[in-house]
Amino acid sequence: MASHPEPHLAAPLTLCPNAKAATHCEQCRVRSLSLCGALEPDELIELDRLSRPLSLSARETIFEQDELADSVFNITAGSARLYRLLPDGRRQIVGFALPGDFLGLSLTERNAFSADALTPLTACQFSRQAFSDFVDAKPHVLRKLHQLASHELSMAQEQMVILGRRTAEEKIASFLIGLRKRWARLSQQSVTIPLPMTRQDIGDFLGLTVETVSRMLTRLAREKALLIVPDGVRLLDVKRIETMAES
Amino acid sequence: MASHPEPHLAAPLTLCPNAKAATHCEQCRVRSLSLCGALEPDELIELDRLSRPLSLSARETIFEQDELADSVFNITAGSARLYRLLPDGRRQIVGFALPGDFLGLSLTERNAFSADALTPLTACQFSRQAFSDFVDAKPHVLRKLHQLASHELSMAQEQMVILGRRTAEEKIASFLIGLRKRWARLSQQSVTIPLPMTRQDIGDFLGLTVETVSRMLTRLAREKALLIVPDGVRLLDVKRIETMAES
DNA sequence: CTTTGTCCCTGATGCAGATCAAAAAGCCTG
DNA sequence: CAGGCTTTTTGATCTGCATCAGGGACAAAG
Repeated sequence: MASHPEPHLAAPLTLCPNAKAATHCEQCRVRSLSLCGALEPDELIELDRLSRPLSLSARETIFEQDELADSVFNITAGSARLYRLLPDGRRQIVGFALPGDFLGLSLTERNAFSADALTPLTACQFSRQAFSDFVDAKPHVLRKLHQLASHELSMAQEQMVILGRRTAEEKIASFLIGLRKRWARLSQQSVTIPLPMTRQDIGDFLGLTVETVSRMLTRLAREKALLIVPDGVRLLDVKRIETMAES
Repeated sequence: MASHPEPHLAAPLTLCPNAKAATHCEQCRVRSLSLCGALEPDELIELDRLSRPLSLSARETIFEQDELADSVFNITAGSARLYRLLPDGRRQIVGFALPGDFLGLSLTERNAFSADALTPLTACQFSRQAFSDFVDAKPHVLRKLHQLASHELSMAQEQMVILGRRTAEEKIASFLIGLRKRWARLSQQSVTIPLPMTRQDIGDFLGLTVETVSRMLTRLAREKALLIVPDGVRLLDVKRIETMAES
């Protein structure tokens, strides 16, 4: 799990705040999928000047819950887990962030959750204040930000349905189908779903234990609905898994 | 449960879009708590002109999931439940709306959930298009809208923790403490918590069955942590319930 | 007054998924 | 490539909450 070469973004990747050219963002592979896709060329240059490149190895923390949120991030490569911890150690993962995802949508004073890297990760980091000023001066960017937040909100509501009213099997199926869709936006193929997170992480996302996650996956594999491969799964019977996911 | 006279807002209530005066909103009791609190006087008048008064009895539906979202709403009195239905009838309530709450934060094409009135309810209704145009022309209003959406998002994430990682007892306790806090914003007192929703609704919000909700409430009552009163509960031992809620 | 319907409560029983335990499979690092 | 990690898998057992069943309270309708 330590090295995770992002199988879906295999081509050499020129990152957003990559010093060489004056026009870094132009070559950013996730630009069109992220907030930056809403920017005019001159705004892109302006925002680029505010950004600091961030590069983390797997397991490093991006920020922690309840800390002062002095930065916001746009992930350019790699993935992360976002979670809240209860005092007694129970953990709820509230989401996984993939390339193109924006962390800090809410522009609030403090972080609502912790975030750490699941794989080596690169991101464009901005000072919250500078970013906030930038956005405030550009209503259409604020609008895009709000759209992204709205999308997050409906994902969260969908996750509430999954957590509250679905069985273990349905949870696993929805998780796989949902993740497949997100990976599909980022790459072409979508039969093999990279799983940069551990079984424990999946359990903490779905309100299950590691053991249940493992059992469900091996059962689906035994039933030839999928194939477990290193760092992911390959869906063999998408229809069946989709049916499970939709109840 | 049929008639529910809003015990916390007992004084005669002049509603936002109430024909008498030219200045309806000025007397709106939830104005300062809602989106309208962010408006300048002239904007308030402008928005008021876009609004249509809406008045529903308990059980009437406000809108339904997947329908075209042609309206947005600002609730001025009464409460509502927001929920998603699975094809087989299982239901997840994603939230309860109280006076001052705004429905339609996401400005998306279609409703992500259904909403219906738990009690007689009044609201200011706006055409989504007109409202959207109004907001687009006023960055600071858009910013407020985004703030509200961010707040919704963190509530949803908190609910994910509750659904995924807490026991039945903790769920009930967090629910009561959370609702208490919300009622407290709207009124002064906060020992008696109105529960305009049924036990079934609470169960569908917390991922429990009616029976479990009932059992937990009666157990807390038996243990003198609270008192079950008509259409609500009175907290006798707030500390204890808060401790349960925080795990 | 009885009837009907909804909601709430309570008890008995069952089961999906948790917990406990341990082996197997990968991995890094020296 | 051995040894010590962590992660995953598998099996046995337990349990918290669901399910099933039924009774009582209350309001609205006849």
